[in-house]
Amino acid sequence: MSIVLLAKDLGLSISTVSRALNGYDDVSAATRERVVVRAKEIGYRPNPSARRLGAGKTSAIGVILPAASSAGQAVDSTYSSLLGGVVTEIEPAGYHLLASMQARNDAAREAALNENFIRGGWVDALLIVRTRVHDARLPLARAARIPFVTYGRTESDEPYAWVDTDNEKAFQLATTRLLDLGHRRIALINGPEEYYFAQLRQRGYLRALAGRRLKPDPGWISHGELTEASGHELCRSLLRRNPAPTAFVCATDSMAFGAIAACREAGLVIGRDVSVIGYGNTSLSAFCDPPLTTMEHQVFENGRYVGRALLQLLRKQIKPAEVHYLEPVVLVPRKSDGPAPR
Amino acid sequence: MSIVLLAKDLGLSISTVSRALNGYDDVSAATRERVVVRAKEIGYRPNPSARRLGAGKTSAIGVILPAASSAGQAVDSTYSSLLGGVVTEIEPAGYHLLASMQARNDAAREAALNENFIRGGWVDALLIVRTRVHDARLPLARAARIPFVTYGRTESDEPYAWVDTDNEKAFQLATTRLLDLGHRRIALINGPEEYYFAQLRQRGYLRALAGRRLKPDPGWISHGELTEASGHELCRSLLRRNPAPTAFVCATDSMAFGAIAACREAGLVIGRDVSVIGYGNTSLSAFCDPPLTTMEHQVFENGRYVGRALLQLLRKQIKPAEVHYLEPVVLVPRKSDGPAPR
DNA sequence: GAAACAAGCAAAAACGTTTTTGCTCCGACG
DNA sequence: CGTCGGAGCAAAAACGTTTTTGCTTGTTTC
Repeated sequence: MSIVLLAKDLGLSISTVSRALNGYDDVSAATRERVVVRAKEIGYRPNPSARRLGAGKTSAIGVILPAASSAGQAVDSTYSSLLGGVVTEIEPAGYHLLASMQARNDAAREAALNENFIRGGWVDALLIVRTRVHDARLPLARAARIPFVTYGRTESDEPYAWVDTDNEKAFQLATTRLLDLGHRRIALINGPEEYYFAQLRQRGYLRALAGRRLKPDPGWISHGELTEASGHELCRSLLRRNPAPTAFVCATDSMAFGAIAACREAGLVIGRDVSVIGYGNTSLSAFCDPPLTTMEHQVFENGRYVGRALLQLLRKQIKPAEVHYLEPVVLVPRKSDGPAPR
Repeated sequence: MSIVLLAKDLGLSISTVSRALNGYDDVSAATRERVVVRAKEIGYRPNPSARRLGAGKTSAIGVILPAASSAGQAVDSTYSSLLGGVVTEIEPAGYHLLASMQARNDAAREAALNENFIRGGWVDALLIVRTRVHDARLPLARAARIPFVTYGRTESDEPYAWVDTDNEKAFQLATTRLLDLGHRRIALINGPEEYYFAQLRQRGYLRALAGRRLKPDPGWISHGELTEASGHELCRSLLRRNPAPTAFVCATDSMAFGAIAACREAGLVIGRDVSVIGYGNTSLSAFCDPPLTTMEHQVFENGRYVGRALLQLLRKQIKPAEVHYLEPVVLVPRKSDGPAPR
């Protein structure tokens, strides 16, 4: 009964106190001031649950995180930064981040969890990360009439709000760079096909080859998890091919590190015998040996953008179709690539 | 009015429906069954906000994440796994994770945020990570009478629930290993002093030296952020000393990678001229060159332990003083260390 | 056979806000 | 001078649950 006490203390009605604190203009400036001051003195904090019920809003923004495990650490570190950016923006506006998590290797349970989370009335808006080519979360969010922003694009008939990196351009750029260095046998070590970013990256890779009228060899395109172990394994089997690739474009820095390890085991010198390009500009990439040529990815800043977009959607200041931010891509040249060997 | 409709549909009172769904035993098995079945048919979902207000519980567990930025990526990746473990345990019990974030470099704002988050009635329990030597969040949580578990220990007069890795033993082990390899000039590249784990690691380091009756040189103990850049810088200035250390024990794998880069720049061969040991067994550490000798850290599993402890505390099945889990430590020997050079 | 008791359900209060509606007073306007 | 309108506040409804209390009905107990 906290607001009741405050109202009694002030000799005002509950409604006036409420409206004063929420900045409505049908309460005089003098009264508002008096209420605000006294509330602070008394240490009054509106009960979030009551406020939620009353207003029909949760002041929470939901995110379904990719399943994490000890095995998948590296995969998810990106999202720490992303969420950091999001929270930086939404917290001053009074919103909190409510996290759910995907079930591991269990499609049925995952669907149930998503359904529960999205339709359960837990959150006012949704951040959808790790978008798949066909992502079931979009129709769910739409059915629940809940605004959302995706980080990464997806197949969709209707317009939707998204923030993404220019994956296609990035991989076109990287592949072209290798072509310019004289490489002709360039392999793509890509992420899981189900994710849309993998499609886009492959498209960029193919476009670069097409730009030189080169026919891509399907055997040089491989898919795996975004881990060192997977990059290592994929690279090893690619190197067994005859002729072997002289260059590798990798979906993440982690995969690139795995690929580098595989090349090294094969007795190849990175940057001379073989070229490797990563993606993400992990803090490590500048410190490894040789320093990794990679593509920059402003995850934290993208998170801030996402946060701002969510707030604007919640305030109806913008329509989903108007939120389309494609982060331009920057290639960070270092020492892990070089001219193609004869 | 959802439960109202359901009650009408069933020809029962609201209270009976509520109690049936919540498994109270003053409703007959037949009625309960009827209610549960019909609720599922109709697609009834209790409104979380109303439920929270009614029951006085939020079904949310809060966590204040360390500030993340593009600069600090590597630092926070650990917490993805930790939270993954926590969510794995609490989600099936109907709890969600509500994340707040520390303000960056702004003690006053951080205190205000913490206060708001902890006392604001947002959550039923708290997970406190990145514990400092003296951590202001504990008294806050205690004052708010909110159960909590810390990940990492801290100075406290009263008993509290904690889960931690045996940092002290870990660094004692690592340092002893280097001593056994003949090293006598061993440097410690530690994390920020304000964190309790840094104190513990230093203690372990000192204890190992004391075990051999060696007097520690304070100049060989350095503190910095848990990043490659910081490890790089600290190692560089340590190498400028005369005589220079022949071995480095680092607070994280990231710092170790930075240190390795610095050694390499100084023309030293890792594992021969100089030894480096990391901490955390990052997925990368097995794939870099040379593979990093490091200490294993089961972050995901610890997260699960934390999640279970939180649930038990919420159900009052256990007292805070009974939650003391010290993860035993395992050294993973690889190739980044070797016998001391003559 | 009456009193005590238990099972099973209903009625109503409580949770602490927001929002809608209504009332009063005062100045402006014709 | 009477009416209209707006400013400023109060009263009450609404939000959708949980929890407490109370009321039947039927069964046991002495």
